[in-house]
Amino acid sequence: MEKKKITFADIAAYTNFSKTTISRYFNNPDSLTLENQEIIAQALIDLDYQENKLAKVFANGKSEFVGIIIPNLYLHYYAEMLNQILNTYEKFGYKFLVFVGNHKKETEQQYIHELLAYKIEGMIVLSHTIPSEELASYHVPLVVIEREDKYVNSVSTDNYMGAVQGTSLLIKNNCDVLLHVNSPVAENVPAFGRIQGFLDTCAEHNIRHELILRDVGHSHQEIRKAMYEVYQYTKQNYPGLKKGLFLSNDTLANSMLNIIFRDFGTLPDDYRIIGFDDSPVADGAILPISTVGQQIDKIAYEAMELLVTLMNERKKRRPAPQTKLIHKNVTPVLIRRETTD
Amino acid sequence: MEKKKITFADIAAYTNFSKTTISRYFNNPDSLTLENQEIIAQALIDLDYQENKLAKVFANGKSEFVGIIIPNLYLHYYAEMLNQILNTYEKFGYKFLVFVGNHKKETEQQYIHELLAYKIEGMIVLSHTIPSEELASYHVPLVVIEREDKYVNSVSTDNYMGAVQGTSLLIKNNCDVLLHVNSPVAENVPAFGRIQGFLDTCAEHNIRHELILRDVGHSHQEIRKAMYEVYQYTKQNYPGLKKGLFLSNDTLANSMLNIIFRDFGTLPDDYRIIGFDDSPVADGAILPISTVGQQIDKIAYEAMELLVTLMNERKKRRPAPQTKLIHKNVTPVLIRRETTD
DNA sequence: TTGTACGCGTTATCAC
DNA sequence: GTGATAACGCGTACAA
Repeated sequence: MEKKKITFADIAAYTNFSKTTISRYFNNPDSLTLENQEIIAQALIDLDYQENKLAKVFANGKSEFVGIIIPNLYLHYYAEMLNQILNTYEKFGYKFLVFVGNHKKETEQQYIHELLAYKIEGMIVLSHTIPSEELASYHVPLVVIEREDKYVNSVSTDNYMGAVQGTSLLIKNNCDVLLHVNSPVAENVPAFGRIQGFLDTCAEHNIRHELILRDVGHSHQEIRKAMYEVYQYTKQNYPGLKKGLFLSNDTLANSMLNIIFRDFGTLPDDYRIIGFDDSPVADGAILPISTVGQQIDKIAYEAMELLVTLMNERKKRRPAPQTKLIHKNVTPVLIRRETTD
Repeated sequence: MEKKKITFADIAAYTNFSKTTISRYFNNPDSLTLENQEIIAQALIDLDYQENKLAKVFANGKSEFVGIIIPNLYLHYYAEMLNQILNTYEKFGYKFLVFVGNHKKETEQQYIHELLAYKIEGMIVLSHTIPSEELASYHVPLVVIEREDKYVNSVSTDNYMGAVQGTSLLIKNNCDVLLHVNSPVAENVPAFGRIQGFLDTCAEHNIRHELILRDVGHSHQEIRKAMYEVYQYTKQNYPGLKKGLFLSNDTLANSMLNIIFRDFGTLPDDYRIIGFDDSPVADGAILPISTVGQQIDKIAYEAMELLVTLMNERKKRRPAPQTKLIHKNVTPVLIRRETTD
């Protein structure tokens, strides 16, 4: 039943070659005569050989494993990012060991140790709980995505430019007052650029505006409640003005749109809405929502490409220590749909 | 810079024990005196030892790897299922090697070979491209989720019961005619239960009904177009009747609701809607959508629990060959929100 | 072009 | 309670 595994030794015995020759067949086939290649190829079939990469890894130290620490897969942004990262297997050949951190620092630290024990060649971190200084201390080729990155390499959306684009569109839509709704976010994380970009653009155009920072919670119910309050606030404080609402993500934008739409049966002329992310909820809304689209595929690819470079450097005889950190930015694209003109 | 790795040999030399004793410290600490345990513990700190699980796996054959083949992460259902599976690490300790198949059969076959080469102890398959007979031929502990499962173990939602619950609710809502919109789906996949459950319940209650099977495409635009046509069809063919719409998933339900809501500015009394899945789009819709909630956490847990049983059996001296396949069902829960009474 | 011999870091099997 | 030694399956100098 449980057929014993075929090894190079078995193939060697079967073909009257040495193990070395069998090894060469896999790693440097051209060094064998065509004739002998065929003999071995046939033997593999006859014996039903299954390669053992673990043994290979163990012997040469190249695991071809990349570890991933991701906060959750509930948010479409993370799910899609993971998807795009996993898809780079076709291009780079690295396998991925994935851990979901659930925003718990100690759990994530434990996961990192586990990953290190499996001799991962590199790591991609999307979680926020562990400071980049600590991440750097693991001395593993490392790229973080869309988070604080003072001591590590990173790839992020150009949040500032995204906010500039979104804000500018609202201004072009002749809004009288602009409101940006966001969570309180630290200045050292990329997402802060959304706030700064909004403020700078408003200042530059000398337009009336307000920044609304508040924790909105995670459940739809909490979000609805928060957006309802914001909506009432805008109604009371800016009556008769055309209000441009720039929400920090599409889920908020969708919730806000729903509240307004239910109030008027349509999106009235004195409200314009733009979200951020281009998640499916934006396109599937009662009115397809204009949004700042993150180029998740590009970010994932850039991150892996950068990581592969680092990992290759590490494999060299005398690896050049990385002298300066690399921080890549990917420009988002404005997606105009029906909540703006 | 690149500090050379500490091995059991180094620790042994440092503590004047043998490698065997160091190994025992990790695997059977109680067999050492407390005193000696402390000596070794201190040595680990002094030398900054990092364990090498790859070597461990190589030596004892237990990789603690489980392979996952998942079609995509675009659908919330798959993303959340992967999330829940990954979270079982806390409970069972198995690490996951994840591949996204993108619905391509040959790609997925290649991924399976790759997984096998890494000596995975078991595999969870959510993809549909590879027939269960072929999956079974790999002779690896295997559980599939929500797919054709004639020759393999499986865990699925009780789609039939879900459809019965959803359909019954529409009947209780005094609908005059019931419509079920679905894609053409093979009879041997669990999702077919949604159709059968709908038909049986309608027949049992002797209520007027219609089954609408059509491919709706994948983009929101295609879905909107398809739902618009279905909506027009219902309007024309069942005027004056209260229509109960049972959509095969929440994305369709959301799109349908949006179309109706935009037509009337509300959900009129002669339409009732229910979806399937309980994905976020249902709760975030213009009116929170009633739906049949899949218990993704339970499904994931049951699948891993079953897989762990199989893997443990395999590890025994004389593994008992599995005589009969196990097919588990998880009953979905009806979630009543605002698109039904 | 092919073979020999050893190393990778741990566990398993015997001894003591 | 502890140690010596042989696996595990493959890669890789070095030799032929």
